[in-house]
Amino acid sequence: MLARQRQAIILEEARRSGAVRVSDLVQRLGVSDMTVRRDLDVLAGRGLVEKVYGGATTIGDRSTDEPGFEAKSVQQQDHKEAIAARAAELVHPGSAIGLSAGTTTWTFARALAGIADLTVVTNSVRIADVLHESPQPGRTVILTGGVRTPSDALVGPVAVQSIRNLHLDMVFLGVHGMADGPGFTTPNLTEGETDRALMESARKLVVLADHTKWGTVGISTIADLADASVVVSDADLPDDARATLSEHVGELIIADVPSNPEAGE
Amino acid sequence: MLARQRQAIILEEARRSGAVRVSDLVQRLGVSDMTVRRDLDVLAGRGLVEKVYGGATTIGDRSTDEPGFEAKSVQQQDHKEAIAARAAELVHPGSAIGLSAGTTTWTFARALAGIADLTVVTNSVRIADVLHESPQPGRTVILTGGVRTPSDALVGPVAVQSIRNLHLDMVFLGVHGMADGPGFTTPNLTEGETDRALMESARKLVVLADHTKWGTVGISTIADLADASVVVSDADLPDDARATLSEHVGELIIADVPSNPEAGE
DNA sequence: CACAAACCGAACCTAACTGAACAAAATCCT
DNA sequence: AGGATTTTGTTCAGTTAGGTTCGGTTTGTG
Repeated sequence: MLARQRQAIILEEARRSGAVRVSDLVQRLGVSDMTVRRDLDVLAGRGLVEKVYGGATTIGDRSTDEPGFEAKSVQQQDHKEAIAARAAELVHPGSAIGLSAGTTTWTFARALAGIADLTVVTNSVRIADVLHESPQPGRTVILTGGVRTPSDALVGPVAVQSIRNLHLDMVFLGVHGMADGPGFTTPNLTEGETDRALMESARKLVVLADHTKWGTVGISTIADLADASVVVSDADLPDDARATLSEHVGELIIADVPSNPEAGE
Repeated sequence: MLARQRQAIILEEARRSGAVRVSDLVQRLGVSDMTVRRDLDVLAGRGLVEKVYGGATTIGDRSTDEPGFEAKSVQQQDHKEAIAARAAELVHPGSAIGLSAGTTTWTFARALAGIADLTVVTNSVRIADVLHESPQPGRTVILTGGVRTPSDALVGPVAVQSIRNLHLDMVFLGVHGMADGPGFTTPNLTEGETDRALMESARKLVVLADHTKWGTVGISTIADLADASVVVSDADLPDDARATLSEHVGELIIADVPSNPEAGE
């Protein structure tokens, strides 16, 4: 087996379940632990996974990095999946929705598998790929045009223009930061512009943001807190954030991680 | 056994299982390891496989299987490469060009590697990927929006609209058929519509079509023969086709397959 | 708190892989 | 036929992947 193939398997496994263990991979691949670690080093060097004690996880956002909690990223993925599942309940069959680029919306896209007659507009090639993976009857996937950023978002005039001519029922936005005052923000100016266009073309704005996003501020404001009809977050969202959000946004939904609800802190 | 045959076998094997290793091929083909490596060099130079330590893998780790997107044979590939190289000479640095979806234009995109300050518009995600692979200073790649067809073309109103607002110096069209009367055609209606929009937004139309396309007629006409400023084809194009084309199109360019195809840049 | 188990990286070593250069064989061309 | 060209095989020195050992760290458990 070529090193490349092994790394591809590891990456696939990591993407599928959010995390991999060195010991499991040693079993599964029939190589030594050091080889597995070296493979993880390669993948980590390319920014595809993040090494943690005992294995590696898919890359999450490290904007608010609290030291001392190793398994945080694993939970993060749990949270994202919980948020995605909860948000998917808001989607009605037959509606037209928009998805911004990002890891949270990417997870959300996978949660849409069971919903029929959906028209989905997205500016992320990867999200379009996910939606194509499990074809549904009556599903249409529209990719906006534009120039592709390193973070896999299509942006620029072409993207904005193609979005402006569409009218959606709901748009699901993954954001990099949310805070009282700046509102929902992203660190990338052009991506912010595209997200703004996406938001403006929808009647209803749903923001997907796990608790780590609270307090973070990116340079570009996408929308005010008051613009969001719904914000879906997870149970680790602190009380002050809940209070502020409840006050400003239409509805605040807290998604519980199903399996072990108490495991948090 | 001819080198060509060997390479075809290697390519087939690689496509079948995703990867090949040098040591296996030495066994299977009964040649030395160096010969296998040289074959892999050739295939890698054409972008058909990627050399890795111990062997080679098929290109592209994310979307390996795309229906309708397979290079027919190694020979056909020679012609396509000759056409692509010849057509690339028509491209001036600093210009804005368009590329339709298809295997011929995909090969053409690879031939653009050395040209600086290019703005490229395409409705094929795979072509956009190719252009991103070898980043050039001053290069911009714009993806049109739209719905993705099985043959990897973005089509539909969104695609057409985003194209209409752009103005290009030249557009390079890969077609499925060309014939006197029907002109340049494609078997897919919506793809034809998109190609038509692409053509209309450019001042100059260049059609890339190997000799097998002559006499084939698809349901949807993209353009008349007279609309083409240039047609680039290969040396196997029959005489009657050459006569007819020369009569109608602005210029007919015949790309010769170099006698030593491997050495080529 | 102490201990055991798992985990980690560094260092080392072997086997496999690699490209370059050269030699031999096959093929082509006049 | 005979020289030129291309293709393939062989040798060789340098590189890389992968296994093992070892000392140190982290984590979990009594």
